[in-house]
Amino acid sequence: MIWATRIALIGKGKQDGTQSLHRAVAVLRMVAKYNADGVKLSKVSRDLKIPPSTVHRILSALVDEGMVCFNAFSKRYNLGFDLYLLGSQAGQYALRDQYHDLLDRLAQETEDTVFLVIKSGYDVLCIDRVVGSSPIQVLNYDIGDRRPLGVGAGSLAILASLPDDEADHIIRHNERKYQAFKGFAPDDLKRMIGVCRQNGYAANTVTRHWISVGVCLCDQSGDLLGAVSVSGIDYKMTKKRQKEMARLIQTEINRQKYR
Amino acid sequence: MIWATRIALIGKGKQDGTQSLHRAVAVLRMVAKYNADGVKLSKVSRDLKIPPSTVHRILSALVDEGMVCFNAFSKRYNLGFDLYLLGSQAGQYALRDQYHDLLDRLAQETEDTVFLVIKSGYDVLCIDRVVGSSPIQVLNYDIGDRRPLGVGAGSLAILASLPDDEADHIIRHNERKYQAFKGFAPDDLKRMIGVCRQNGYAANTVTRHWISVGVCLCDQSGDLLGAVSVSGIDYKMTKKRQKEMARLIQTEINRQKYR
DNA sequence: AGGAAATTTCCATATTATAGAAAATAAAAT
DNA sequence: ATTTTATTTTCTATAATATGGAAATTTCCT
Repeated sequence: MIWATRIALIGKGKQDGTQSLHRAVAVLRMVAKYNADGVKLSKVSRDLKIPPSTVHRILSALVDEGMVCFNAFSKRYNLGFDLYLLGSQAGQYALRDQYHDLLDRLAQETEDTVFLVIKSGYDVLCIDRVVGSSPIQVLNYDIGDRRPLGVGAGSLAILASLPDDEADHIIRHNERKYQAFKGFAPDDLKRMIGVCRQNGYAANTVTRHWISVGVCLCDQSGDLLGAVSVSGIDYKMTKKRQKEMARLIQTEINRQKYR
Repeated sequence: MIWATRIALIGKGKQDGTQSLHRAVAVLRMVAKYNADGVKLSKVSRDLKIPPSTVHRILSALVDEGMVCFNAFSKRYNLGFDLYLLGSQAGQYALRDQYHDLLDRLAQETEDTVFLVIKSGYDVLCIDRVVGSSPIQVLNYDIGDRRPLGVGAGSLAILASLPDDEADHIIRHNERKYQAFKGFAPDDLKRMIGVCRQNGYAANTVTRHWISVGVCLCDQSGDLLGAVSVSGIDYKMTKKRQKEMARLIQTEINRQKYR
């Protein structure tokens, strides 16, 4: 009987007792996708390939919880008020909206791709990205992606801004994860942190084909909020331009503060 | 066997196949509550009276989905980025943040309680409320509460702003729900709509002990966004003051537009 | 270092989520 | 108007899954 279980486990995706939860989230995402006009039960059922009776049960429960609301007239579902309130409570990501204009301006001025990242545990999380007008763009890093702290310009800027003991602890913890990135071994990182602290900005010149420059973002009292970085194709990113970039980012950050 | 099922159904709360979903939402709300510092699994388990292994499974699934994030260092859970993005997509409630200042100002000026409501199907939904400084306040209506369209000053203002056929349809649909509110029978409502259209604002003078005044909120192109209302104790709300109130609300709405 | 508490994994079991069927309702076609 | 077709909703037997106890592991306090 043990083996029968194991085999079933291999046959169909992991059997970890979370099917209903993943389905509920899938339904929620579907409602979000069509939130502008609302979405019908039948569409959700067809698109997600979940029987109507099951979708009905899930949607009703989500309505109960205020995560979704139901328009009895149009028979359409929309996102609920409680979901909005819940999202609003995730203030750590509000930086995204506060600094989106800054990214827009930087992308326009530099013509390259601009990123906004925040510290999230031992990682950095990309919460916004704006693509510039240059025909060649560096898009290896997307909104929602995570990187171990230190990998990437913004990520390095943050790591370098931390006290030594904390940075060391993080580097030790991430040791294995770094192996997936060429040129980011613990010793490399420690050297890069030193350079970054001297320059006042982080430059990632390790990756092939492109170069990134990152600067930390702090609040009035100097506490770390995140980092802004710009990535461009390597031949454009001379040492001189890297410095200009860092200066430009810093200027825009200061400008944003007095708004 | 059928009866055994029925009895089990009565014994424990409704057995509708949504326990896991409701539990997951409860966990999510708990994480939201302690989002500032993050919350530990053990606390969630204790507070919600769900065994640790179950909470662990739910939290892991929520982390998978990006609804929650886990700090491996502190062992604490916080709200996730995807939840923030999901909430941001519920743009219909963004009015709350856009007009909160307006409510603040109105509450200060009137010293009474100010409400912001939006149309939601056949109902009105209260998405914000600010309490003034007067010692007696009307707090019968809270954030997140629903009322059938027409019941309450803001609610009535919205109903009166709709085309006749739509208003009639809504009134017919809500006929039963109105029975829970004294003085809001269909005929009463139709009369009140007429008065409201003449005055240019809605006044709810039907309820005992307090009176509310409501004005519609529209965007630049004249499309309905919601309504703002003020409720005060009846003896303060003379006919004259009602008119002043309506004027004041309208003034503040116009002011907010040019910001 | 050692003991207590918290977290995480494992898995047999009972409970619950599931989906088919059918009823009720709504929409479309004739 | 009347039928046909599609969609939503209820119901329920059953299978599949969520459950929670137990044990292993890690973390936190003395």
